Amino acid sequence: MRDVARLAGVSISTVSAVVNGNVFVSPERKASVQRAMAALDYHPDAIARSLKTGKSNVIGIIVPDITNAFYPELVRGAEDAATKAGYSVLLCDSSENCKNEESHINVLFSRRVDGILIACCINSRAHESLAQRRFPLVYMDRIPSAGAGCSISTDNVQAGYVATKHLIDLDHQRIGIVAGYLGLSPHHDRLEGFRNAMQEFHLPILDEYLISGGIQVADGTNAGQALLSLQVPPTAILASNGNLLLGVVQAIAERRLKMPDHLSVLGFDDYLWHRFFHPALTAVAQPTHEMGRRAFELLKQMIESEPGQEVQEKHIRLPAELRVRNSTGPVPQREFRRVLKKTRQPVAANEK
Amino acid sequence: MRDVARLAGVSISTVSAVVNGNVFVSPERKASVQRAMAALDYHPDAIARSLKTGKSNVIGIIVPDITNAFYPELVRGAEDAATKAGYSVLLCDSSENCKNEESHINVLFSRRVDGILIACCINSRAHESLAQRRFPLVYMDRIPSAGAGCSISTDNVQAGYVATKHLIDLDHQRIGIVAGYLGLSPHHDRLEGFRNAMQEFHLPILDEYLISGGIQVADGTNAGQALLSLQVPPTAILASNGNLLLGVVQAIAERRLKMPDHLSVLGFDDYLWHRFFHPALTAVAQPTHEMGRRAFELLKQMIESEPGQEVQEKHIRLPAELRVRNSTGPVPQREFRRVLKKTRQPVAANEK
DNA sequence: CTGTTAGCGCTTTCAC
DNA sequence: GTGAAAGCGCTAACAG
Repeated sequence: MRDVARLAGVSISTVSAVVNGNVFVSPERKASVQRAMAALDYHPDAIARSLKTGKSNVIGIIVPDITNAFYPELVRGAEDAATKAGYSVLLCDSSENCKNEESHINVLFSRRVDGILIACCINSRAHESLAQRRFPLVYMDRIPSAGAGCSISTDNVQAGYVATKHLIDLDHQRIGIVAGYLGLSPHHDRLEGFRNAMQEFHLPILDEYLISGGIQVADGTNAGQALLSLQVPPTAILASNGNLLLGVVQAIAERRLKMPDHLSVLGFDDYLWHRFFHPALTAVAQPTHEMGRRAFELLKQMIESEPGQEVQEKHIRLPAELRVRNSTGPVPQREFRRVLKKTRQPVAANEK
Repeated sequence: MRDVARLAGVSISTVSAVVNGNVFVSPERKASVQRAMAALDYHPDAIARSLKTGKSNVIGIIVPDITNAFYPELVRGAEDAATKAGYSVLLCDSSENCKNEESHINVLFSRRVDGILIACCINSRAHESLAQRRFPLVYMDRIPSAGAGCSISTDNVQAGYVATKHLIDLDHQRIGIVAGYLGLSPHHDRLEGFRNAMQEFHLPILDEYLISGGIQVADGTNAGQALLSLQVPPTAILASNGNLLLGVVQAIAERRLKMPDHLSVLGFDDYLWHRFFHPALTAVAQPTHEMGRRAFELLKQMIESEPGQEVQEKHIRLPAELRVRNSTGPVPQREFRRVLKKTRQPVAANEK
């Protein structure tokens, strides 16, 4: 910068003025400065600027696992918005591990990020170190119950309701749910939506139809197998995320059962490949990209708010969208049911 | 830091010494400094440090589209390694657009990243601004032909060979390939591997069996439809990436054809869901996570090499791994072929 | 071993 | 409108 100033025959502050463009500089000087910058291949040093201004224009994003297809979409939404607003993104992956999450938070702190977007990991203690300090922070997707502060997620209660309602509309009554890990708000909320719908239509929620615990494919397979082994198996299964859905589909395939003839299946999260399965999988789609975008926008507000008028606690809930495809259908007729149960049954006269 | 020093009753440089741990400090002083740091909730300012040392300990990663399942894995590998080595990652998404890529490079430059890992976009001009400056840079996956400098990718020629060989071993002779965009090194190389294998076994490479152009799902569907509409369609199809594979599978489903009975299909890139398709999809897996990790390690070497002994140009090629599942099988027998062609044929006596 | 000091490259008053 | 100068928080000589 000094060199640029010297080459252009002006002072350092003039160079600064043309770089930032906030102070008026006479056109001819401006031009000569720009020529000098080009000649020297000058790139303003954002680090020095940050040191001076106390603002880095960098935000941190922490996700539990970027290889889980939900997060790339979310990150993309946030990153697009951030880039547009002149912010850069430090990406951190916590591997679903609190210790990592905590150390990432400390690193982000040290790097003086202006704010943090976080999809926290199970048992996260992020709020302890962050929310308490009134540090700009937005929770995405997974909202810790303890944590104060701003958050954004799909309205998972509604999502759970919509999914269940779809099945109920198809006349299903025995609906199983592979509910995931209930310590995580999305799964907890989806189950609540499921309960709401079932109760609204006076359908019983059987203990053995509700399986919770893990959130991986294998957990879905196990849960699916358990559900299908029941004396009276459900006629429809709801899977609380994309991996569990894959697992359930696997369990069904292992038994050579067909969707939706033998039973209906649907899941939360709609990924590209869902529509290429056979049958194409019905799913509840989240507005993931939008969630990322709005998460950033909320964070930006918090960052740029004047000390006096902070954004008050804000919890955005976005609507989910049911995408009906071919893995859900009417309740299986008698003959299919028999196949499903793998038990002989007396032929009932007037089965609905 | 000044406050910490004051509280601990030592000088600033002593605080710096205990923070960095490179100079010996007497235990009691060290303890009192640490107490003061804790009391003041002191986090060393990485920005100021960077300004002083001229090293940011941040790298940039640029990918064309983080929502393409290949990249999260790659980024994860790099990020894991970077975190372990004390580096942070600025993630940039170019949206497969050169203008974005260029502006990201400029931002990363301004932020004084120590190096850049890039999976460049189509028609990238990244090398113009970067490689020429001898700036630490590693190309990942997509290697520009013009670009000098270090690179890492799967050995895609070998990958193409292995995939084709698998089909040839199954006695396929009429093999179609949905080759993707040949301006991108992975696709170009896979096609080369395909050619090598075909030539080695004296199999003809028919123009109408080779379809190139796009790399999206729709391109795969179109290509698949074209291939299946041929008078004499191929008995096996190779898809050059995960999206094209999805598209091909779709085209096959539209015709109510079954894999591998009617024709065999396999693709490059092996994603989680491939094994949950029916039949489970044969695929050539890339060591994506490892690629990311080693890309970072290579970059780190470049960053930390002494001005005298720079790392010379290095091109790492990692082996791909064929994962045989159920979408590939023997050449269809006569009756299937007839279904495939949708044309009547005289019954040949001794068809193999 | 510890303290003093001079900047890293920039922004930002404040005189001119 | 433009330049001089102070200082953001830290590190690394260097002197003690």
